[in-house]
Parts: sequence; structure tokens; C-alpha cells
Amino acid sequence: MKATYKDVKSDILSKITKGEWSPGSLVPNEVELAATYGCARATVNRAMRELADDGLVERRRKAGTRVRTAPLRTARFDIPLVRAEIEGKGAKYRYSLVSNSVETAPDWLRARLNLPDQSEALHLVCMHYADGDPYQHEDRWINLTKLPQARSVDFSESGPNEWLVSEIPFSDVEISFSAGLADQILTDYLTCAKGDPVFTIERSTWWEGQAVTYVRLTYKPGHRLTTRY
Amino acid sequence: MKATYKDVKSDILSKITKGEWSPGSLVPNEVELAATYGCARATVNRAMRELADDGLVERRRKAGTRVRTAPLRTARFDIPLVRAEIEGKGAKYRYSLVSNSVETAPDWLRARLNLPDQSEALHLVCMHYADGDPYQHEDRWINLTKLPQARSVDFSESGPNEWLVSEIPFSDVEISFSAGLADQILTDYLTCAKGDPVFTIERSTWWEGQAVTYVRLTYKPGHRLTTRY
DNA sequence: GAGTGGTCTAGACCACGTT
DNA sequence: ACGTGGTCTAGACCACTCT
Repeated sequence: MKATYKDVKSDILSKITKGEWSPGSLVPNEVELAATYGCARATVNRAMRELADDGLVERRRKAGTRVRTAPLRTARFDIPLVRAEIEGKGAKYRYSLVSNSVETAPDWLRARLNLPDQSEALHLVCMHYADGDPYQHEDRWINLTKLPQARSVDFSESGPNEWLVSEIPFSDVEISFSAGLADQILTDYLTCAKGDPVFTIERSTWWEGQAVTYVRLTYKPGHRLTTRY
Repeated sequence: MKATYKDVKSDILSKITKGEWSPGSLVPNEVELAATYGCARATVNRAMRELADDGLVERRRKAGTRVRTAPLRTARFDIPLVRAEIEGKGAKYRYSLVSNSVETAPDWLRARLNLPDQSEALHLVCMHYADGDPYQHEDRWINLTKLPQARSVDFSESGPNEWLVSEIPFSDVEISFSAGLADQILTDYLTCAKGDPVFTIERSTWWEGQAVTYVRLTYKPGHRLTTRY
């Protein structure tokens, strides 16, 4: 008969969704709840903490716990490696390196990644195919000051992303989604028409305070990024 | 000198990011860690559990805890009410109702929301402005079978979203991002050119297994959705 | 000042999955 | 079978923050 934290969590969740505890209302405190459910306060605490993490309730010391008026609507997207993304759809993945060159970082890149003057960067352009059809165009810059070993890596067989995840255990990331237009170059790679709307992901990655890489991923027209919560 | 779960978490985090514990390697078990940090096992457990939630380590009973080879790259986006989104940028929010009508749900909507034949839906078109400039176009359908009370709500002063969040405490949501082109109608509302790329969010919401609403939010050209993690 | 959540402890038992 | 994480307990003290 002892309630687990999952029991408590789901029971309280249903009280909220069914309107028994209306938005903005005060929830009984942990000691009372522990008594009603016949469990330890720590158990209630865990349930409530998770509900707070999920954005359903708001907790403040002394003030107590309230049902959120507007539940936090946070969407979580998994950003898998392209390979996993494609193979996950049951399609055959193919990678191709378009170009690979060491360049002085252009101004816009230096500004974005906060790089010093005259920084060298490795500029890679790659294509990812699903069942032979163009799927994603990758335009990547790697900061050679931070990752000099990238200079001698062979990217002809597998993409820079796969190398990077094995090289950098964890990092700060800024990711941004937007809509763009296919220009002349993209139309060739993605086999679409000029002016087609394309979904674009830009990602900048830092490690120990220094920029590691910036990448712009452009998907073929019609791509959707979908999630549930 | 007793370590808190945050101490443990951040220390382990740094061990991972600094490469001391390399990707794929096995982490000491909870009892050993509790001994090294001089704290209770529950404290270590909480730290490790959060690291697992954050996608940095992978835990399996008996097999132990391993540093993830490819850290889960999940991005979390807050999807606030447009009002909050705009006011959060320090801009003045203005709402305007464009049209409001009861219609028989078109086929594409019935398919998407799994509605029966001849369902009635409330069709709302609204605009959201930031400092007087068009910010977001909202094209919304509300299932009147599930929410008949929507029929008599006045949406002329505040948007349907604000009414919905107060009416529905929690629900299942499918959200999807894509890139589209501004058509003739959108150009008028968003004051942009025909063929401009526009960022689009589509969201379908269910409550207790039944469809509640479908909305397509179209942002003015140039809009970005950005987050860090 | 006092009430609430936040956290820690030491110990216990359970559940799962590898062996 | 056994080792690991998963969870619960009963009690304690602390840290906010509202009044």
C-alpha cells in the first residue's frame, strides 16, 4: 500500500489535468502529502521536484507549491548524428566530402566565434544522402587554434561530426533554427529549385571557453523537425 | 568537508569534460564514489541520476555507469506564449483578431487531428505585433466537439492561446518546425515579399485522447529560434 | 520568527541484467 | 548467483522568504 514516488507523481498529475487542483491553487505541503499517501516526505519531495522540473508546478520555500497557471511549454529535440537520423528512418546513409581547405577565418566567423585576428580555420563542406537522395548539406568550420589535430584528419570517409564527438566529450552549444532560401550552390547539392525554402540549423560549439566549431546544416526542402511532449 | 550532490555532480562533470574519464569508460560504482567524496550513497545517486538525465552518462544495473560516447545532443526550447516572448524582448505586445468563424473541419484537419466526419471547428486567424511591427501570424483551429465552450468566448481582446492554457491544464503535444514560403495572404499580414522564407511552427494538442486544437504559427522573415545547452 | 521546501544520512530492501 | 543501480525510510538540519 506504500506509494512510490511514481505513484505520487502520477496521482498528483491526474489531479492537475483533471482540474481537481486548478491552475494557481496551492498544493498541500510535503508533510501533509506524505501523510495522505502514507510514505516518507522524501518520496513526496522527489515526485514534486520532478513535477516542478516538468514545469507543472512551481515551488517556493515558505510560499509552498502552486499549480502553474501556464504550464511551461518546453520542447525537447534530440539532435542526433545525421547518420543515426537517416539510419533511424530505415534509409541507407551515404557521406561525401565536397571540399576541405585551410583558410583564414572570415570576419563573420571570427565575430560569431570570438576568434582573434588571422585565425586559421578548417573549412569543410559535406553532403549526407539518404537512400541516394540528398538529405543534408553541411558547411563546417573548425577552429584550428583549438583543435590543431583536425588538420591531419582524413574526412573523406566519415563526417567531421563523428570525429568531433569522439574528440570532445562535452561542450557548450548554441543552436539556432531558421528558414532560408536555397541559393545557386545549394540547389546543385540538394537538387532543388532556386528560391525553395530550406530549413537550417546553425550550431556553435565551445569547449573550455574557446570556440571549437561552427556548422550550418541545411536540409532538403520539405524537411520537418518534429517532437512530442 | 561533506560534499553536496552538486559538488559531486560538477566534479564528475569536469572529470568528463577534461577527458580524465574518457568516453565509453566505466565509472566507479556508487559505493566507491560515496567513499571518495565522503558522502552518503544517496547523494552520489542523485548526482549521477542528473548526469544521466542530462545525457552525459549511461547507467545500467549490474553493468554500471559509463561515460556516453556521443553525448546526447538534446536541445530544449521554451515555447512561451507569444505575449511573453515579445514582452521578454522588451517590446510592446499588441494582439489583433483577424477572423473568427465556425466551419466544418476540412479534410486535412480531420486527418491530422483524427476527427470524425462533419466535425465542427472554430477557425481563428490572429496577428501578434511587437512594437507595432508584425511578429507572428496565427492560424488556429479548435475542435468544438471537445471544447464547445470555445464557441462563446470573445477572442477579440486576447488570443486563443491565453484562453486555452487557462482552460487546459496539461495535454499531449506534437510540435514541428519547418521552413515555408510566404504566400500572398501572409505577405499582407507580415508585410514581407511573396516568396520570402518564413519559419513555421505547427502544433497539435490532445487532451484525454481527443484533439483539442491545431495551430500554425508563422513568424516574420528572419526569425530565429535559439537556445543553449 | 516561523513555515516551507532543499538536502543529507545511514541503513535497508528491491529490481534488473550480466554472468 | 551476484553486483549494480533504483528506491524508500525516519529523522535531521539548513536555507530561503514571507509576514
